Amino acid sequence: MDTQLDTFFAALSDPTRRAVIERLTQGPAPVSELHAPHDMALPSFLKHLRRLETAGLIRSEKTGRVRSVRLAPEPLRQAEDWLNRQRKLWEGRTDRLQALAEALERKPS
Amino acid sequence: MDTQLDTFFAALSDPTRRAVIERLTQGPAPVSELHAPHDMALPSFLKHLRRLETAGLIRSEKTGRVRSVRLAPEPLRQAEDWLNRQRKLWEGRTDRLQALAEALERKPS
DNA sequence: GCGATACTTAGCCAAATGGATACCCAACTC
DNA sequence: GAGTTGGGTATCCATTTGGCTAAGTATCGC
Repeated sequence: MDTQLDTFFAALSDPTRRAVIERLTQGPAPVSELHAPHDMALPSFLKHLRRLETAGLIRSEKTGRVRSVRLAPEPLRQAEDWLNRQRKLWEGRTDRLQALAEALERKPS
Repeated sequence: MDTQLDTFFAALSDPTRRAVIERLTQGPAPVSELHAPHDMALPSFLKHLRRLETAGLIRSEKTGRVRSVRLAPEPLRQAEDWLNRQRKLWEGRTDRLQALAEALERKPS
C-alpha cells in the first residue's frame, strides 16, 4: 500500500545510511567525502546513496566530475509524523486506562 | 553499530507490520484478530509479529491457547527522537543559511 | 475423549539486500 | 596528451526477507 513510508523506513534501517543522513545535516558534501569514513568499497557505498535518493531523503547534482549530495527538504518530517501519531494514540489510550483504574480504585463497587 | 534503530526502522518498513502497530494503538488483541484483515497465511503473518517483537515494538503473552499482543511501552519514541534530532539539525542549518543570505542582501559588499 | 480452535514449527522458494571485484569513462592537472 | 582523480557500471555472491504448504501441539467445548 504505502510505498512512501516503506522505502522511507527501509532507507533508515541501515547504520551506514543513517550516518550519511547525520553527516548531511551539517551541510552538503561530495560523494567521496561522504564515503571516506565508511570502511566499504565505493560501489557498495554508492548503492546506499542510490537507495537514499530513491527514498527521497537526499538529492544530488553533478558538476564536473564531482557529485554534490544534500538532504531533501520535507521528508524526514513524514516518518516523524507517522510515529508521532501512533505514539499519541497509544498514550491517549493508556491515559484513559489509568483514569479508569484510578476511578475504580476510588469507588470499588 | 546501532542494532536498536536498525531492527526498529526495519520493522516499520513493512505495511503489514505498520498496520499491526496502528491496530494495537487501540488496545491489545489476540493473534487471530490481528491476522484477520490481512490476506495472508497465518504462518507468514506470525513472522511479522515475531519481527515486531524482536524489534521490541510489541510484547505478547499466552493464556490458554490464545496469545494476546500489545504495544511495548517506550520504543516508538526512540525512533521519533532520532528523526526529530536530525530534522532539527537540518532546519537549524537552513535557518542559519537564510539568515546569512538575508544579511548579505541587506548589506551587499 | 473427540473434534474444533488457536497457534507453532519445519521446510521450500523467489526476490531483494549488502557486500565484493573488475573494468569503464569523463574531466582536471601538469 | 598522459596520468590521476572522482564516479559509475556490470557481475557475482551469501544472506535475509516475505510468502507458501504441510504437519504438529495444546487448549477448550461438549
